[in-house]
Order: sequence, then structure tokens, then C-alpha cells
Amino acid sequence: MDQTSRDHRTQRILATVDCIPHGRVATYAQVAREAGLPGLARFVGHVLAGLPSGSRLPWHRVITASGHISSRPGTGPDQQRAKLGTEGVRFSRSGRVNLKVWAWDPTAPG
DNA sequence: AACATGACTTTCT
DNA sequence: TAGAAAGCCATGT
Repeated sequence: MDQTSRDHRTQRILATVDCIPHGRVATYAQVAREAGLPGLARFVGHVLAGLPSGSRLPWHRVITASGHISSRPGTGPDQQRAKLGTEGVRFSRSGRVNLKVWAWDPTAPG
């Protein structure tokens, strides 16, 4: 895999994450699919892991397929959970997001 | 090339 | 709903 291709895919991932609307969430796999990289859910995680702390990207809208928040190095899940909370995303009693309700629908207009 | 690791997903119990 | 195991892809050593 060339460096160029790697950056290309990275850009796709970043662009897709940036497309997640306010108050919605998307799974890693979903982001990968929308980016044209099906099956590269883990790659999305790698890309997000490389984002700076002050990135403007809505990385907090990316969660696991179970509606859970993945443990990331350094900061705890509270940060992401709080960010989603300010956007109106409600969490289940078990600390999960109901993807049936809050999942981002790329096919929907707007 | 082989092994280990990770912000993952799916399937089974 | 919750936990364990297997599968998948990219990266670093």
C-alpha cells in the first residue's frame, strides 16, 4: 500500500466523519462504508486515533456497532458522552445509544 | 515473512 | 441484555 493511497483513504474517512450531522451518530463500519471502504471499520478507528485533541471533526459522533463508546487512550469516554449529550443524543441506562433512533441516515435528505 | 496490537463487527451461547 | 470467541484489515516491531 502506497503512502499516497493511505492518505487518500484517510481523507475519505475524515470527510465522511465530517459529514455526520449534528445530533446523529454513526458506527465505525458505517463511516467506512460511506467512505467507500467497506470492511475497514478498524481503519476508521486508527484514523480517529491519529486526530489531534483539538480537531474540529465530529469524531465524538462515531461509536461502535453496539451503540457503545470505544475506550480510547488518554481521555475517558465521558468526554465523548458529554459532547453527544450537548447535541441531544440520549443514552440508554446501560450507557448505550439506540442506533435505531440516533443512527445517521446518509440516504436521508438534509 | 511472522507476531502482536488496536477508538471494530458478527455470531453463538 | 450480557459475555466469549472468531473474523477482518492496517500498522509497527
